[in-house]
Amino acid sequence: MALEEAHWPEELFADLDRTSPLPMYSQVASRLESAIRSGVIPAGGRIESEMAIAERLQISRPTIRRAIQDLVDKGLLVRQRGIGTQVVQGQVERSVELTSLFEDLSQAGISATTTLLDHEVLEADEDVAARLSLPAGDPVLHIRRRRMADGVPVAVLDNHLPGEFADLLPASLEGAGLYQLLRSRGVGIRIAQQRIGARACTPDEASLLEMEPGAPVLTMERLTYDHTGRAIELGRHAYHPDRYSFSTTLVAR
Amino acid sequence: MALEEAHWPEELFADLDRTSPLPMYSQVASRLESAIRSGVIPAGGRIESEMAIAERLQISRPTIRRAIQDLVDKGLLVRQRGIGTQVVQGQVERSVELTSLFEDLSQAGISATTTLLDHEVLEADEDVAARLSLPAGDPVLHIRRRRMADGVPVAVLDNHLPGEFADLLPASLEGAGLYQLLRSRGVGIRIAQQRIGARACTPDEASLLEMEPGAPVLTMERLTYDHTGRAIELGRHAYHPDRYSFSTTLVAR
DNA sequence: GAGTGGTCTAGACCACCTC
DNA sequence: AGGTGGTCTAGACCACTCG
Repeated sequence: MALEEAHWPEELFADLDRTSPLPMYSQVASRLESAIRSGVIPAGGRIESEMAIAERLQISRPTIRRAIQDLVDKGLLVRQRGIGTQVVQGQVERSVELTSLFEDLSQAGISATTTLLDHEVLEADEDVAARLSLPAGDPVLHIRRRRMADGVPVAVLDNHLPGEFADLLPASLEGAGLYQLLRSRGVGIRIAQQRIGARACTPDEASLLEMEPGAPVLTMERLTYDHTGRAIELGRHAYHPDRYSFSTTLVAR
Repeated sequence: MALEEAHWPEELFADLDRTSPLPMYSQVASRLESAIRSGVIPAGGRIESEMAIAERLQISRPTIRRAIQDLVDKGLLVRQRGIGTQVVQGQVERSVELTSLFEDLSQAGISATTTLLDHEVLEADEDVAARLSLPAGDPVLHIRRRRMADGVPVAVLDNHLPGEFADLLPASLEGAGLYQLLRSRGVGIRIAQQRIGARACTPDEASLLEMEPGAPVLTMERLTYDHTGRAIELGRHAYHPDRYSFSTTLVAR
């Protein structure tokens, strides 16, 4: 079985910029990725060897290697020692990144709207306090929102945040994603732990999501940490399963 | 706020072996990981700088850096330029790896048993053929299994594989995980695309999982590829939501 | 200014695969 | 034998944070 070696158009790496703030490995990876996603490098096709690319672009092998590794981690490429690097067969879905539902929907070109159902400062009960690494009884902001996509209800979102975020304006919560607001306050989300499950919806959720009472909902509990490793937000979400699902790409190391 | 700098016990890196087939970065990472998980390096604590570790262990900085990066990718550590590297606050769950349910359960010390419900060679319909990158009508192996944990039904597993796997013995499918069997045939799973959702169970699933008809099930559809990027297996699974859920850790790049 | 992580270089040796 | 990716080294310069 002959493995086709792709011949790349000259322009592919024409606009690499060594003075750009974007690292070279990132520039190389993004150009490779778009070549793969657009089919310029066909599925199953082999790409040039690390050494060849390094020499062609006049960039050191470790830098090229890092660019390729990033795409391997994304599930776009596959490497075999002694063989080479190939594009994965089959269409590759875009994997779930560390973004909010709001951003997911906007990116897909769907108009997302949010209704704020609750906005209150409570004393943290033991469970919430422990998850947020706070003393029990500390003030926490609790918000509850309903998210619609193209006018159809998609999810009910419950969130708890440390008390210092109590000044998040209700109005702003209806116009933007939570992560977007946090980012504009200089809080960068870095790590999230998720648990995804299912259960029957509550009567409350049934009416908010326009479902039959007792119908299934997809649930997600997410605990997010900022760049310092501090717990920032505890989310408990319920999704209408006909209108939302989670996609991921796993790569063995 | 004072960041405690952890002082590591002398023995932590005592048994590094340069002649081992395990790479040095992997040895360093696993020792660091166990020190973190066991609390020897406390949550929120800072670890030594890359340079310091490199000098102490007489290993080059890029190698140390890779070890640390692996733990950052796992969500155990957080780095800030100009500051240092800290352990993430809060208990870190073990994230979902590219393993089968069978292995997940075994690792948790739960006795998993499997009942084979179906084992047949079919002609691939258009949908299955397209997903497996086969021509429609090609023979495919379809298997259906029920998985129990400690005597309680947990999931119903439907799988389609290319015809060449038709000789997988029914008996062996009851005694081991599918991925385990494939691995023993020299087929290594490398990449998987998953979609997780929810729906009401079918009457069939209700009786197999011992649920009320119409009760919610958690569903997972998984398409796996081997190390050459070829589609190996299409799985459609239904889980009892009170007895199973999916955990992941996401890390922003 | 000193220390940190982020990037990049130019080599080296090895295990593995194909021819 | 020659080419591939996997690992490792010993430097370098930079941006950033802190005292």
